[in-house]
Amino acid sequence: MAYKQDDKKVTPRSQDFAAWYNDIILRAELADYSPVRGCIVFRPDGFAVWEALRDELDRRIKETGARNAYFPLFIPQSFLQKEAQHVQGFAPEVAVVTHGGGKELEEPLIVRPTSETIINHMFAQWIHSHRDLPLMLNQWCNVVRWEMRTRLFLRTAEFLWQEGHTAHATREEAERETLTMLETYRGFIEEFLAVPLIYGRKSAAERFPGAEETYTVEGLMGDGRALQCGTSHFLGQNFAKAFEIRFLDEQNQMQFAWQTSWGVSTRLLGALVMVHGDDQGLRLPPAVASTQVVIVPIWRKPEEREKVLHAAANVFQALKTAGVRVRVDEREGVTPGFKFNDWEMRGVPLRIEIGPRDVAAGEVVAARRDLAGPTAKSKLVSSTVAERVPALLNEIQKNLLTQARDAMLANTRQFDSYDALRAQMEGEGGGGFADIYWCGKAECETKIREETRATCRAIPLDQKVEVGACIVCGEPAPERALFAKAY
RNA sequence: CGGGGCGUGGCGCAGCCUGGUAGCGCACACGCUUGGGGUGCGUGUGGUCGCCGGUUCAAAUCCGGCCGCCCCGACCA
Repeated sequence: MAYKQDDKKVTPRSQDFAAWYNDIILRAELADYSPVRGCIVFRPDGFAVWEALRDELDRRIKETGARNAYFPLFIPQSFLQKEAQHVQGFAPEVAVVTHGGGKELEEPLIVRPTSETIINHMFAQWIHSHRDLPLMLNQWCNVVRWEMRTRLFLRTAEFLWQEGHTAHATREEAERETLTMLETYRGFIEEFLAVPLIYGRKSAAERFPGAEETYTVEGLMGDGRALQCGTSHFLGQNFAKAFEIRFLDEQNQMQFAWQTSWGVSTRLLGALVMVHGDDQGLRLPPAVASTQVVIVPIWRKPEEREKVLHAAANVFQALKTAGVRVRVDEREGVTPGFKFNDWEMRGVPLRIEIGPRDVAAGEVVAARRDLAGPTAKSKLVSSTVAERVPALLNEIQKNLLTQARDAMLANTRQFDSYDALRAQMEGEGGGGFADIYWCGKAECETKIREETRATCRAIPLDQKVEVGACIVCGEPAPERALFAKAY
């Protein structure tokens, strides 16, 4: 209590990033802790963001040709054993159901940590011919991973996600699908969430258990740490062999299918908070904001109240007709100043203030959440609001991405000396993306991780072909890689 | 599992050392006031002090045991 002088404000971001992050989520009422350790409760404002994001991504996924389906929460424990790498990767964090109906089960069930096994079990029964391919399914569901350490949105014991699973006749087609989905995620996250990303291949150490290749999109958070925002895996024939997904090709030859899987989760909400939030609270990109515009009426005397509310209602109607998600804050008993702060905390992109002076002048005041200081406010002629506001919302969406991209680029550095890399990672705000030559050997990667706590986030695609010296061992390195401390 | 810390109205805490039957801020309810950046005042609701046992005339306070949570580390697509 001693140092929290003013509990109207959240912990400043610069003072304690982790505390700031929790404060924002709780105060903006996105989510709350649950009685079960590590689990999260999504409150309506947080769930609305998830719904908006889900609806848009669902649309984009379907455009690629995948269809939605739903597979069971429970999976026979033996299924997990079938793929060696997979079981090794997930066994420690799986929740197991041993009893049902008051009796001990013959075979324990696991609660899905991901659905590769049960989906592939079904794929084996549905795929017989090359004419059954490609088979491209997606499901929106919850999964459970018994994490030792949890954080709101970023790592919770139960989380929501989508997982896509596809089977193809050829290696090339499956590889193409893996990259198509990576690009789908990249476009979606940048355009819709206004979160800029780097993307590329994962190192062997960071690869999905059972995958031949894992691709990732990674964002850089406000504290300089990286966050994996989505992954797309080329599974090769590993699961096809384990689950016997076989088909007859055009030459009547028996072949194993080539597969992919890909997913994004409610972790994206954490990215949204950490990339855009400030000391005033959340800043939501208009595309995901369930309320894009809030109108705050201001008055003193009863006769003013009537005029102001009337003007507010007109603006509300005009915006609603223009397709803007808008609401009027008619609460009485709280001051306009309180409402300003309240809606800023909740991240509403644009606030419109209407007071007696504005009504008299035929104007309104528009306050942008993406800007700070005097430039954030401007006057709009009332009659033009319906056309000006959608344009403003577009500008806010773009500007949030620009701000975030500038921050990411400013915090991405090339290093050619190991000491310089280590110095960068050690500092107080130590972090950001380190763009370095890495020979690809696990021992060099391990040395970096153990000494700097930075891990390989991605090996960018489409690199210029050039050879440098590995930052650790000095041996020839065919590629650059991006390392960072990660969540 | 190792190291550290904490359990007192919904939240944040004081009280514990030096036992005497619980208090402050916020939030909440009502009223008046205020209203262009978190208005002010008043009244009020709400707590078997984590649990069990012991000492004592008397335990939030002292003693013993247990449980839970948080932070750091190990771990983690």
